[in-house]
Amino acid sequence: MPVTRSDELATRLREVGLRVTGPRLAVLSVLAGRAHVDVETVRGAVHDRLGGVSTQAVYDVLRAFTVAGLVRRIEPAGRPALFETRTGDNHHHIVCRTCGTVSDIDCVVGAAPCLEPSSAPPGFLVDEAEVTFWGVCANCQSKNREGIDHL
Amino acid sequence: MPVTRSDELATRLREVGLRVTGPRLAVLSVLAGRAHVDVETVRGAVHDRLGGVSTQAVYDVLRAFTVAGLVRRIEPAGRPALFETRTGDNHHHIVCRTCGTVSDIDCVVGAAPCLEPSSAPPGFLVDEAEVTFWGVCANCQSKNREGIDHL
DNA sequence: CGGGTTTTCTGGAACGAGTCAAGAGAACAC
DNA sequence: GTGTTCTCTTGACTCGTTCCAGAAAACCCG
Repeated sequence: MPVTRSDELATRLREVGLRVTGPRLAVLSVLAGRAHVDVETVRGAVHDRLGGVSTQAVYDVLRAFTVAGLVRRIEPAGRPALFETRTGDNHHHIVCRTCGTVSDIDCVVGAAPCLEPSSAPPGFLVDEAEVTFWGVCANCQSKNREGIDHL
Repeated sequence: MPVTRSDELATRLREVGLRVTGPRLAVLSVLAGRAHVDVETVRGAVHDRLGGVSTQAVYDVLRAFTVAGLVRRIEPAGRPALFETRTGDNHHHIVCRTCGTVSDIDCVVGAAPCLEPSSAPPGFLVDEAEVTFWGVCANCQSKNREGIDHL
């Protein structure tokens, strides 16, 4: 059962001027249920729910959502893109170097761009400060300690 | 003529325990001459200098350099990876959304990770705070104004 | 300085993520 | 309903990057 009712999702779509279709409702519902999802996971979940979708449709839907501001696309270096429904608050992310898990970090400062560059090139118009924290999560740290003698 | 003398570059390689080879010297010299370089540019420049290199060699060399801490790899979302020789000072980057040009921004705070997450998951060991500023550079702003009636 | 070991480089195939293109098929406006 | 416009399907394709096997070069040691 979707976390959010389907007519509510449909309304959200119409509000931003997007047509309501099966794949779109399904994608939105999947995204509403989890914090950070990659394309393949979306495709899988939507496929199960609808009994088939093309990869292309998933990419198209996600792009439309991103342009409409319904979802935010994040792309940690070297990893496939992730999508999240938490938008507009310019929060940040913390990524585990080992397992790739991404968590949200509330913005230290208030509104976007939330940080000012100390010495931007003249005339540069900054609209966003993206902060990514990198490290190793508790889970991977303990796994690493266990597995150290297998190497 | 390279910005840095070739025996000096060779010394730098040996210092970090890397063998000295033609491709490595050439790559290091190319990187030393510019702030942010993508793989294709490196390959082109090295090819001209040496009369031929495989793409693979360039990737291998850059990976070895990155692991050794000789260069830093940055990967702005949706763009091919860039390499820079300025390492160890945890400075940040500002990227133009239109032309993709990357410039350095001095770190606001002192040492890495230079920013502390306000609410990291318990046990998470943060080692780096990566900050990327996004916007439009002066150049692209004026080009956009000129070209607006062609659209 | 020559021989053996280790590492690096070459060439070519392969991969994953993402995009492009043309047409069939739905959603909406009237 | 009907026509227009947008969306989805299928399938080929690009791009950045990696994997593989073998040839070649750099280093270490006697």
